[in-house]
Amino acid sequence: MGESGDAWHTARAAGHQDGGVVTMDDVARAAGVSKITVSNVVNGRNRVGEPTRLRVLQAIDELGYEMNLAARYLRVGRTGAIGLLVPELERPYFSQLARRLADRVEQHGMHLAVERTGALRERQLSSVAKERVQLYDGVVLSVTGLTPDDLRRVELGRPALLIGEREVPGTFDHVLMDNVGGAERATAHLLERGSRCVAVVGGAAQNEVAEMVTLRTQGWRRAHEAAGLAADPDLVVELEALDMGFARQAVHRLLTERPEVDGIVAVTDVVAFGVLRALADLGRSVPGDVQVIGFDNVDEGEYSVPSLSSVEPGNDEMADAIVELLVRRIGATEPVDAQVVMPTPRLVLRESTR
Amino acid sequence: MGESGDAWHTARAAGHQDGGVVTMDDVARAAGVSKITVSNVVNGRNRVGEPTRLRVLQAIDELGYEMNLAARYLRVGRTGAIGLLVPELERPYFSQLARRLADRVEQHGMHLAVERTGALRERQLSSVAKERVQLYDGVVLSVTGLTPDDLRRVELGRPALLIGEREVPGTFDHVLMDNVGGAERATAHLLERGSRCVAVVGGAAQNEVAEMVTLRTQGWRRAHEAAGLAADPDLVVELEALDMGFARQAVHRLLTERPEVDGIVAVTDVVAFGVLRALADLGRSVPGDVQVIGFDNVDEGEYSVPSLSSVEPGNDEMADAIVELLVRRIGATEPVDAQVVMPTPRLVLRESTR
DNA sequence: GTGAAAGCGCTAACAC
DNA sequence: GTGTTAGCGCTTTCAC
Repeated sequence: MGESGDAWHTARAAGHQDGGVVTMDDVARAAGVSKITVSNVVNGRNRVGEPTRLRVLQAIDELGYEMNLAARYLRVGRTGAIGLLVPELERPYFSQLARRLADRVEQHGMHLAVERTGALRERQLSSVAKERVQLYDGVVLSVTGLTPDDLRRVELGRPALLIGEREVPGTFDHVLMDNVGGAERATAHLLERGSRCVAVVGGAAQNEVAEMVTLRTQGWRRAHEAAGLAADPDLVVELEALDMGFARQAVHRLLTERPEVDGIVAVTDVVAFGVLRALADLGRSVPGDVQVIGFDNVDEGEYSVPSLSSVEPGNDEMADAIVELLVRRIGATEPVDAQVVMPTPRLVLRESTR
Repeated sequence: MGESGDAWHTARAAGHQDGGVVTMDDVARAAGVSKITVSNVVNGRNRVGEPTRLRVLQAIDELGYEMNLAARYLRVGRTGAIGLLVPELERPYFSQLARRLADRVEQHGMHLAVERTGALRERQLSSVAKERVQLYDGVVLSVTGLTPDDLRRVELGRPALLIGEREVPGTFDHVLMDNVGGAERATAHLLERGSRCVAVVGGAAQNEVAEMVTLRTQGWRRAHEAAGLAADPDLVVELEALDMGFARQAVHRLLTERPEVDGIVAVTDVVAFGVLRALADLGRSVPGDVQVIGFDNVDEGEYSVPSLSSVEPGNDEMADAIVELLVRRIGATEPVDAQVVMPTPRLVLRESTR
């Protein structure tokens, strides 16, 4: 990189003598046409004669011309990029969601960029977040822990779609999973297969905010009701954070205090991996002594020891819907009204349940 | 979102009567100043009197003005964003790298966006890749499987830094891990702790291209040489892809053909998880019957069953170096010469080794 | 401390 | 088929 730093922003990288940036004008001059013709060639608009096209193409090649996207964006208002904003980049659920979305977005000739918002409410809403979002034609926003009121204030100034735990009042397209139903189904399965004392690890004792954790705990509760059993509040194990380490510790404590626990609904697959780890520490067999089921159906579940039964919330359908809805909104010339999509979850049964 | 689709690009979202976008001019008019003054206020340039500043601020607030980043970018040439381009979003190594980089990039007042290039050579080099990169002030490019010749052709037109398996001739800042040294150390450890037949799963039989896999295999070989042992080529287990599923299958086959294997160097931690899974399938105890060690020191290694010993390649140091070098290059006014950073790897010993 | 003019590189609209 | 004109929203001189 034999050039001055600022030159990066005003001049092309080497390969050619003249240090200036190569613009459409330069190409036009070299090809003996006007810059609009160059524009037409570059964008494949077919109102240009073949010989001219060739000359332009050659000039582009010789000069190493490259379009300035900022300029084009300023003009056209499209970057061709969709942003995915998630609280954490390294949660498997999000990175696998990103993969699913990237595949689909690319099929629409656009591309996906993933950014981290951090879990803090402020950062999800801040004007910082708002600013950075400007470089995208549309935004997929994973909201966690926002109150409905917060959500109403989310105004990104461009097509946006929410993914998150619960429904949002109007205005936004929203793709969500059936947290309650999925957890209910999972819990019911453990009960059916003979577990008599089923804890929910990563659950929420309080019922206040409709967060993912709360909803899944609610599903656990409902399954008990439906089976005519009491849902013992002491079996709701709260976690400082939904990671393996905390889950592991918590299960150590849980099984000391309540050794009769013979079933565990983990609030996420990642939590479930921590649970499995703890049960291995304690010498409890899975699913013999304790059945375990997770939620999210993350790829890794297939290869854990034992492999993990989980709630598949409809990840592919959700990804389909997300991209379809967003693209529709980006391309729309008419106002489109907000849609809510929530696939039906199903259980994926592997070795960790009987 | 009660507006027409295209309006998204030419008009602000609702909240105000007039459907037009709010520009600096509008703010200027409302505040009774010129737009340059507004610009000065917005950018905190202090050549503006306090009363004026307040009036401008109020106008901004009332009109809900928001800066157009495309326009600014066109002028200034900076977006404040750094791009991380990786072949896959869901590989734990990359998402954890992304987390490390995001932390550090944000401390510099910029933000990180992650994009997927796909593993194909063409996509890593294509003008598509080149184009999308334009919206970033600097780019971290993870190159896998590119020949030195390919790399010489990588020309992104802006500050860039490579992360990847091997050194690159000149021109690029390059942060890399010591693949050979790390794998050698890992293998040596297994040999020291009594393994007599150590396979490398995910290795490469051929020695041609200096890919990550080849280099780590080479480390395995060197450790044998250093110990005065023969490195049996049949113990190099190639994998169709470095994922748990293939690793698991491969180990099933390996242990059928070579039941005497009592040590496995997995070429990545993810592969190691598949190896652990296979050993559990086969009823081999770890580390009793077979020792296992991975590479990358991914977070999950701490919680697998058994927890995974691994080569820590210096992830934090690498992240430090990456951001530091890139920011330096972005901010530079003088030409800066390319640097190569390669931390010394160390072993993290957990339950999977003796 | 504030403003006027010029222009970043591109494309939409309308000529010819 | 091709060119001309105008302008997207911002900042960088350089005046006052």
